[in-house]
Amino acid sequence: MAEGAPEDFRALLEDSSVVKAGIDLKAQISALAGRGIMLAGRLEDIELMHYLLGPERSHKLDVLARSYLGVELDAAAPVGTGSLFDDAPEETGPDRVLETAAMLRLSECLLHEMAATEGMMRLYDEIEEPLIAVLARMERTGVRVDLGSLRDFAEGLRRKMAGREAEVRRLAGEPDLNILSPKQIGAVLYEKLKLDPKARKPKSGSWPTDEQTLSRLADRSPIIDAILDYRGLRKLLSTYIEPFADYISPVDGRVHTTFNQALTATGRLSSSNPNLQNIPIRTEEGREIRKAFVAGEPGWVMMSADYSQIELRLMAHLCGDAHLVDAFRQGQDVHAATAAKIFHVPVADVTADQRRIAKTANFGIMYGISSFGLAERLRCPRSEAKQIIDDYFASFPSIRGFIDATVAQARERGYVETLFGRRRYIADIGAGNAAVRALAERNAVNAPIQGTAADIIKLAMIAVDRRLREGGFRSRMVLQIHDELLLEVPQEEVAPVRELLVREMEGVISLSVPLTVECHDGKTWLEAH
DNA sequence: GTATTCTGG
DNA sequence: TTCTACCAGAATACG
Repeated sequence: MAEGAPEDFRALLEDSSVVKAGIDLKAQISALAGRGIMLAGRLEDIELMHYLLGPERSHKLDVLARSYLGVELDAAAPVGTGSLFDDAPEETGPDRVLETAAMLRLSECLLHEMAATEGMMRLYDEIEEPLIAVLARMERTGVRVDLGSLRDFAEGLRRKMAGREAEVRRLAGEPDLNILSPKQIGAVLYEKLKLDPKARKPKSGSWPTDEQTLSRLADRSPIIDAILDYRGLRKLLSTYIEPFADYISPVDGRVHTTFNQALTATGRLSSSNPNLQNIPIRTEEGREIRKAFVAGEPGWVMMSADYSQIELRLMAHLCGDAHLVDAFRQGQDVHAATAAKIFHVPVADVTADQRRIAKTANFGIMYGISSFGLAERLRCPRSEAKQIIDDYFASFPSIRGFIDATVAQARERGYVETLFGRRRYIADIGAGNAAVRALAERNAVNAPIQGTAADIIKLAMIAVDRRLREGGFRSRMVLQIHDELLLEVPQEEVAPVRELLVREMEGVISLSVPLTVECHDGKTWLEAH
């Protein structure tokens, strides 16, 4: 829409009493802001509205026009209809006039459908619509990535990689081995070195060389660790270092991701070009990458605020299990408390290993665990895993109740919902194929938990953004990573902004368990987290 | 274009 | 009996 928008439209665009309808209005906000035009007024984003009505369906204009209006947008696009604003009509291409008319009618249709669907209008008005402008600001703000420190780090990385590569070739006895080829690696590990004599070549013809499979063979040959090491280092280089130079804006020297607000099945955001929601943290080398994320101005710091165990707290709230709820209320180590229950020992006697098992079980439960899956992750016999799961459900009977009720709801209504009414439709819940149905059941159990967490942090972002602006702070939000908000903050605002963040994030909703937020600051994202 | 392999929550 | 934990994105190999 905005392409070539003349100044004549400024008054209309900035008139807050004029409703704006369209698709991906966040992009329009940014495009107009770049020309000094501040888009105002209620936003009716048909992509977002349709996303709430059915998050896993297509939200593309031509698909919606066909299904809601019976109009074929691409069918008979005549030549030269031009756009609303372009001076020079294109020879070919989409009919912008028809598209615009379709968007206006679609907006009406979708508003009607939302009004007829319990909870949708509130979700749109109180979460998705106000979030549009917040995300637009975050995208335009961007985050500073210090390319120099990334390059310094890359040098040492390349040396380490060369060493690992030589080691792999030597251990394989193959001087020309392409370490990047899963095919060649598979042949060496399974056919030449016979590291897993029991393994049989799968029908697909390719031996499994994924991290999980390989790490099981690690005690058979040092070549395994060398391969995994090499892969990890290469990942850092090829995904988080080499491409970043091209993402740094020549205008402000910062990296501007795109937040996708209408993509995931559960209501989470995603981030792309580049994805700043999967910057490494788990390994020593990976953490070096986070050190490059720094505040953009001297005297400013990075500040990170994250919800502590939000999904587990939500599970406790949703199932109402007294023990789990109490553990959170009393501020206990909930994994240790879980271990105490399922292993029938006092909390003080819980071993590190028992805690690790309980932690894995806690996460597994939220994802719809099976004894096979738990056995895989704990590297224990299935019988042991089954015993742990049985003990878990015996200790927390209301969790079993929650799971059964959620699956039943999916079967009866065809969808499950978050605390705020966001829906995920579970099409395969009645599938004949047991595997397909089992996946649908796991989706049904997980969606209310993951989705409610997504709703909560979205509300927090809206509240934090409003408070920062109302309070005249210079601090700004730069990233959201599912349960964490990252800001850059002038030194003198550190204390008040920390208080603001904790108050607004913890105060989004009152549950049967406390929502707690941990907040840290430092020169880099690594220090702040 | 799809599959594999990695990164994060 | 069957398959095997949820949600994502990017780079690369391979057919």
